[in-house]
Amino acid sequence: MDNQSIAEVFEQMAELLEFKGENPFRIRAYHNGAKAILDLDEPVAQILEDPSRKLSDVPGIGKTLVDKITVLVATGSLPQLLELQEQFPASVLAMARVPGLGAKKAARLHQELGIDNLAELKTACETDQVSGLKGFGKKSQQTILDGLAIAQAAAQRKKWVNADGWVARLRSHLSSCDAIERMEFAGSYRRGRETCGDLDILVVADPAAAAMDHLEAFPPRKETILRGDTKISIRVDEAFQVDMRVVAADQFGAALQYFTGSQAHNVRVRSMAKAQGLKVNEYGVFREDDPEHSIAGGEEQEVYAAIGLPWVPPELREDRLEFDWAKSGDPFDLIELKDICSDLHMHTTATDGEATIGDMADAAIARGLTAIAITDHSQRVAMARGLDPQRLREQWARIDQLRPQYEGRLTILKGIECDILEGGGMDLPDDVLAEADWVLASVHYGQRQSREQITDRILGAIANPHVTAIAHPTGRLINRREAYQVDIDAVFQAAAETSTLLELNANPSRLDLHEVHCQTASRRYNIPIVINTDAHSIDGLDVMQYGILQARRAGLQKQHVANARSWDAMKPLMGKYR
DNA sequence: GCCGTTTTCGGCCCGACTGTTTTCAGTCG
Repeated sequence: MDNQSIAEVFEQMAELLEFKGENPFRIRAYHNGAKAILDLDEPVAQILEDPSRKLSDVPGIGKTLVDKITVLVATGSLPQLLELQEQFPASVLAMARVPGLGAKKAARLHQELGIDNLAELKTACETDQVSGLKGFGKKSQQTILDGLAIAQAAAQRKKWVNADGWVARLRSHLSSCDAIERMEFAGSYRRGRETCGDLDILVVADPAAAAMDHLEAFPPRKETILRGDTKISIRVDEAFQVDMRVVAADQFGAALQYFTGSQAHNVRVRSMAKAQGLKVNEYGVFREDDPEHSIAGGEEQEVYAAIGLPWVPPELREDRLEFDWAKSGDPFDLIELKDICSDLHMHTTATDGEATIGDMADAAIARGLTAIAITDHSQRVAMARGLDPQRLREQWARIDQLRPQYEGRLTILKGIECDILEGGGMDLPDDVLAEADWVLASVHYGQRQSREQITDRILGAIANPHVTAIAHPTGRLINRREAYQVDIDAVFQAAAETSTLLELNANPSRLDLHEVHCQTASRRYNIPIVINTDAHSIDGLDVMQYGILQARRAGLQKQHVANARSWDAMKPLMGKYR
């Protein structure tokens, strides 16, 4: 059982225990345990097997969870979980995810009215059975009915790039509000998470009501979910929630810190504050003995400084590595878009791209790049008219012709995105690959094969001396397709041994490697990461920014990113050039 | 269930808003 599966078991335990009305701290312990395992940079089984190490040394994992993990690794299932699932089937749990309902209320509906699923819940509301229950009223009943209607749509978070589109529209709309003096988008959007469940807007405004009125006048608004003196939530689109909080100017930093999260990061920040006799909330930092006067709060930096921390980049605020990093005294200095020198994955009209080599080269120069690799598909990708050896060599001859025009301005590499075939092996013969400057290997077909098969295929590609990097190593498409089954640690191990680079594909639907894998590959295995756009058009080159955001979340600095160097400086990183 | 420069018990981050309550529990972030 891999880390992700174990983490999922603990998340399910937490959800079920909450349903049962268990001690909230015990529930949190399961959440924390799940997170701790997910953030580990190696399989838990590996730690269990090593007699010189203790799994209970991992913060958040105590004796009980170690026992449960041991059972999970040995048997693949957990008796306690099965027991709870029998008591509360998944259809019952789904009720707790209806907006307005939580575990407690959902459990009562199940226990007192015998409601087992969403369909029965709907009927119960429509036949007025719910409003008679103690603690429920007509309004609660209507809230549930409304919640049921949007529960489906709300199940999916928006990709960051789509959330960014809403941010642009909201920014533009709110900028015409005279009452708003300062504005920032916080939450998972600011942290650059690959998906966003909602948007959090923080404003300084006078009067506060004017800012809220203005938000309510946002044309795509579907409804106002709630509105108080300082806080308003509206719904746009099918089920996308936008929250706004109005704070005073001298509270803005504290509020921004608070609403940027993550929750886990904030829990740590406040615990640290508490240990120092301080209290941190969204209004400022306060001494325990003087809760009236804030000692910090106007800017985020002050809040962190008050508890002895440097300002933490939002992308790192996940309670993953930022606190140890801060303690070490090393500056964060995360990778930035301007550090990128080259883009080594793009397609042209030769296969499924929309622009020619020359177009792409000119566009790359306009974006400040000094090298690109032309990496069209290989022959197996027939749908995209993938290149056979002859057409590939013709393309390379064309690159030879073009190179003099770009001398001193842009290095155009002869590349290929070569498929890793279903039966193993590369889609082009070695003598062809040997002529390339840059060979990406990737899996497009047979993604539903077994973990062993796919892992073997990728390890085979890594063992090929001509392969310089593995493109989109896990094949996932956010919100659309799960990653294929692969022993990612074996891939990292092999890549490290052969000096094969790994790609962080910047396409906002891929972002593959995802951040935790990317962090592991970089920090634990010292594998240089190459961030590429996989552009199929000139505009496609602009997705680099999303890859940078993801790389920052993985804690990558300039020196961890291969293409934050010139092409010549990159060569020593690769086995092919040694 | 975890954890310890307040150590093996007794804590565990903090507040806004809503609905159904007469002082607060539940939900949400």
